[in-house]
Order: sequence, then C-alpha cells, then structure tokens
Amino acid sequence: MKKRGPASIDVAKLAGVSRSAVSRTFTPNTYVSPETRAKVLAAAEMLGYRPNAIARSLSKQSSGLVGVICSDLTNPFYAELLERLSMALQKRGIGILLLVGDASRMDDLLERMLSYQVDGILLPASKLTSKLAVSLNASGRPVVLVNHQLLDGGVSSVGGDNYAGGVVVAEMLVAAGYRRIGYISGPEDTSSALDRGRGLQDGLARHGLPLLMRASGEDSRDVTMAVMRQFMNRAEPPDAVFCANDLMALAAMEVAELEFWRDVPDGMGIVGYDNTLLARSGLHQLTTVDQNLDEMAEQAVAMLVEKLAGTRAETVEHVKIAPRLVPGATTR
Amino acid sequence: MKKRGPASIDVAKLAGVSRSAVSRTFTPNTYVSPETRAKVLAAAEMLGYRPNAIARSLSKQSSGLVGVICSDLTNPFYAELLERLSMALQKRGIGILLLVGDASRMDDLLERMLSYQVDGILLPASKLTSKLAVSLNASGRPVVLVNHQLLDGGVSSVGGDNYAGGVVVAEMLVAAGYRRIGYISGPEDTSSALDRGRGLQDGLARHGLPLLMRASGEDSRDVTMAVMRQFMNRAEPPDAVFCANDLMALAAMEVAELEFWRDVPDGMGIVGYDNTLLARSGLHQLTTVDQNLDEMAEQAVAMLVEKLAGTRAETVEHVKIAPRLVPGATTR
DNA sequence: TTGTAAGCGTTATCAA
DNA sequence: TTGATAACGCTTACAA
Repeated sequence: MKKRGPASIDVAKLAGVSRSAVSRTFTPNTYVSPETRAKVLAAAEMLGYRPNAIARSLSKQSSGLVGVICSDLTNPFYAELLERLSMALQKRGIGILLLVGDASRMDDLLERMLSYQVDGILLPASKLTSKLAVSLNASGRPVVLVNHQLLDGGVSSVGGDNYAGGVVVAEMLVAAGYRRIGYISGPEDTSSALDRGRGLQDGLARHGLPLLMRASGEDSRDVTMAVMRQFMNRAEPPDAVFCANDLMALAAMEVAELEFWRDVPDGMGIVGYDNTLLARSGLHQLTTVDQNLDEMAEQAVAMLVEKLAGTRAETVEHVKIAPRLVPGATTR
Repeated sequence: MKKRGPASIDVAKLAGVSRSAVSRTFTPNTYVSPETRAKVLAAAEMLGYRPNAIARSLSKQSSGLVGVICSDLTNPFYAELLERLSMALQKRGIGILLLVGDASRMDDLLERMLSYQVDGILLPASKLTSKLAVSLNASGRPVVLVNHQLLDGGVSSVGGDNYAGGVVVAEMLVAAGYRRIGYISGPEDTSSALDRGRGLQDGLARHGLPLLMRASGEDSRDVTMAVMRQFMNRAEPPDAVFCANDLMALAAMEVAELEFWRDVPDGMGIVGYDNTLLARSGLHQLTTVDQNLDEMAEQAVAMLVEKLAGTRAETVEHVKIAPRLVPGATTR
C-alpha cells in the first residue's frame, strides 16, 4: 500500500485548471496569470503537492544533479573541500549525487553516476590515473577536477597553486633564518606534492640555498615518522622541515621534539600544508599554508556551471588558486 | 546540439528484439533466454548503452536514492561517519543524494530531498529540533537518525551508547588512580553529551566518588580552554578531565600542560571521545573512546533498508552501539 | 520466452 | 494566457 504524494494532475483538478497551468506555476520564467497562479498555489498547498524532480528530469533531459566522487573523507582537507563544494552547488540549486571510493573502483562509480544522468561531474581526488580521464571524457559530460590536475588528459581543473605555496614557504623559512631545509612530500609523488617541492626548491634557490633533502612518504603517520628519523640522523640534520600536509607535519614534529629533543620553533622549524583543523588543535599552532578552499570550491563549481551552460564547454582550463601562508608557533 | 546517449529502443532495434527484452536483460530476477540476452548485451555494448536510472525511477516509483543531510563536515567525526554511511549504502547499490547544511535551513533542504523522490532519509546530525521530527514524519518517507536521538519525536535512530561510554571512562579513570574528576560536555547539552555525563557520574558513584565539576562549553577551542581554566583555578582542581570529543580534549590538555604545568598523564589525566584522527595525530596519543563508526553506519543503513522494504516500517527503535575505550598516553 | 501497450509525472509544442 | 497532446526512457501486466 504505497501512499504516493499528489501529482500535478491532482492539483490541476482541484484548482480547476490544466496540468500545464500547474507546471507553469512552478516553473520560473514562465507566464501564468496571477489569478490562476493563486488558485494553483492554494490547491497545491492544500494537497501538499511538491513537483516531482525525477519526472522533471526525464522530461527536461537534465537532472539538475552533479556527481561528486570523493575518496578519503578521513582526510580533513577533503572533508572540508566537500563541504564547500556542497555549499557552492546548493547555492545554485544543484543537487549532489555523492559517491565515495578510491581510484580502483572509479570506473564502477562513474558508471553509476552516469546512469543517474548527472549533468556534470566534480572530482575532488588526490590520485587519478590518466586512463580515468579517458573514461571521463568519453562520458560526454562536463568534468572538473578539483585540487588535482591531469596534464595529459585534457580535463579541466581547479586547484591550489602548489608551486606558489612552495615558494611562499621558502621565503618565510629563509626570512626566519632557517638554512638547512628538508621536504617530505605526500603520497606517491602526486602532481601537487611535486609542485610544492619545486616551488620550495626554486624559492630557496633565489637566496642561494639548496633544498638539502627530500623524500616522499605515504601520508601515513608511521612512514612520515620514519622519514623524519632518517633526516634527523644525517650528518647535517635539517633545521626546518616542510611537509606536504598538516598531518605529516605533526608526525614530523613529534619525532623532532620527542626523539631528538629539538626545540620547536627555535631548534627546528616545522611547516605543514592545508590549514586543517589539525593545524589549530595541537599543542602548538602549526605554521601552515591555507589553500583557500572557499575560493577553490566556488571557482570549480562556477567553471562546471559554465560548462553545463555551454559556455567554456570545449576549452580545457587549469585554474590555480593563490595560497596564503598562515604563520603559527612552529616557525620563528 | 545535445548529444544524448542511446535508449533502450535503439538497442532493441539493433538487436532485433523488443524494448521489454532489453529491459529484462538489465533487470535482475527476470527471465530472458540466454540467446536474446547475448544479442541484447552485444548491441548494448556496441552502442555504449546504459540504462537511464531516472527513467527507471519514474517507472518504478522508487528512485534508489537515499538522502543524507549532513551538518559540519569540518568535524572529523561526521566526515568519517559520512564516509562509512556512503560505503554501506553503495554496497547495497543505493545512491546518495547529499545535502549539507545546518538545522536552520533544514526545512528547505528536506523539501529538496523529497522532490527528488528519495526513498528514505539518513540524518547524521548533532543538533535537531523536535519540530524537525514532525516535518520528517510528515514526509512519509522512512527516516533514520544517526548518532542522535529525538526522544519525543517518534523517529528511529542508531547511535553510540553514550551512557556506556561514560561508564567505561569512569571505570578506567578510577582504576588508574584518578580521584578528582571533571567533565566538559559538548555544545549546548545535546542528548549525547548528557548521556555521557550521566554515565560518567554513575560510574564514579559505584566507587563512591563524586563527579567534582562539570560544564558545557561549545566545542570550540576557545570556550573549552576557558572552561578548563576555571576548573584548574578551583581550590581543588581536577586530576583528570573527560571531554565530550577529541578536539575539546586537546584544547583542555593544552591548558593543563602549558598554562598550569601539569604533567600528562601523571599529574593530569585527559580523555576524549570519538577516536578521531585528532586523537592519533597529536604529540600525545589521546586516550579516547571509539564509537565503532563502521558498526553504526552499517546498522543505520540496515535499519533504513528494512524500513524501505516494509519490514520494521512502523516501529520506532533506538539502537545503541557499544563503544570501546582506546587507551592512549594521556591517562596512566 | 517474447512482444504489445499502458503507465510513471513532468515539460514543451502548438492551437485555441 | 490557457489547454490538449506528444514526448522523455523505462517497467510491467497481459497476451501471444
């Protein structure tokens, strides 16, 4: 005994008008005489009518839904990013079909998004294969990558300017008097990690300083700590370390403080990335780099919306959002 | 020039069969002869056909979508919970319509979910008014609250057993030799915060100990620190403090260590709740309580699915998941 | 086992 | 400005 809600025809009958009149009443930019509109609205109110978006989608050949495929909401950065993306989409009246999963299941996930006729796809993910880009483009739907780019894939993206972030960190560290600087990059050399590293290196080079050591850990705590120990055991250990995210920075700091008795920030500078909750909740306020997620989300959604509208449809663009240094207590 | 994908009729033509044959091929539990199925699949493959879930929804009067309304993904606990919920739903082939927003906009959000004909609603949220419960029930769709319950609203829920969590913390603290125990509850006395407090108090009472002090802060860092300072400035300051979540616990610990020079864990025990990333990423491993999110998500989805199927449809249940103490370095 | 045809709730086109 | 009617793409009795 399924109790379905009222349909437009029920409202039409009650109001003594046609279905089209009802439809028009609930469709923006359309003409209905004030009095029919009033009748319709009254009837709708009375019946508790609500337009069926599914039927509308079928008829309009557009679902008003955007697919978002997320991996790893455990990482506060992605969780926050998802929140901002949602806000930006909702603001525009677009619904979100959420799928969570890692790259391995991506094909399957994509398939499901498409069967729901999403109008476009937003992909905030760290790890993407360029094979995936092919599937994405084959889907025929507009796609925007967020916080990641695929240089060879021909897929548009919006992300932080990681190179600039690296430079900014370099400038700050040098100004604060650090000289022996190391870098621990994120998991498996993603483009963002590489760019930050290049930025750091180039920034240091401007002051005639080398990037003394670099290594890529997973972003797991254990691996980061192991890498940090290697750094500290060198003949010339670093006096500052830049990590590819806040979580790693905290792990590195723990090694420096508890295992090697360094005094942060004087004996050792630590810099993270992302300005997540983690940076603000530890015993020290972590020096970090804010990626301006609001802006990133806003731009990504704006770009997608333009693609949906047909504008900017074919061009492949890579928008970069300027990062901002957030000084904390872990650097001088 | 909208290039739509192929429809079932195209596949049917190519395969030389009827639309129903195509439909049946893609519908589980339905009979098609192996050879027609083969023909259909071949044709579908050739055309790149993919069943249109929107059309299916309209026809079946069921969208296969569940609405999830989240607030505050900035809190790692909710982010993780969302991840688990997604996994549990996806495992069952259910799509997720995500909406993010706080209680104030809830009515609006709900309205949108319903217009998309979601089959059911999952509500992982901290703050809910019982006024909302009315709207929810009026929607006629099955609803399951996650990590929160509405005692007066007649809405089913799945959440952690907060009372048991409080008791377990009390037992541990007493066994570890702490005697002057305080509690800082979460934002605006939610049911979960109250239950944890009661559990703590009752657990202490079993050993003839009082709950010396309690206060409810927001879960913001600043407010928590202010409350902690008040505690520490009393004539008889606490020797252990239990906080309603990990974030607050870290803030409290910071005050104890840096402002009052207490030695954690010997001079001061600190206990958090949720076992989030935060507990594991600080300089100390925080002693905390794991809420078993996997189980919570699984049960919530299972309950919703049963309601969707008609079983357990009318009954209002409140399932409680047993929490587990996670000993860390912030208690003896 | 397969095909026919009638929905599902909208929107869009075209007359009136 | 309004109303009939044909899509939209699929499922599902019912008939063959």
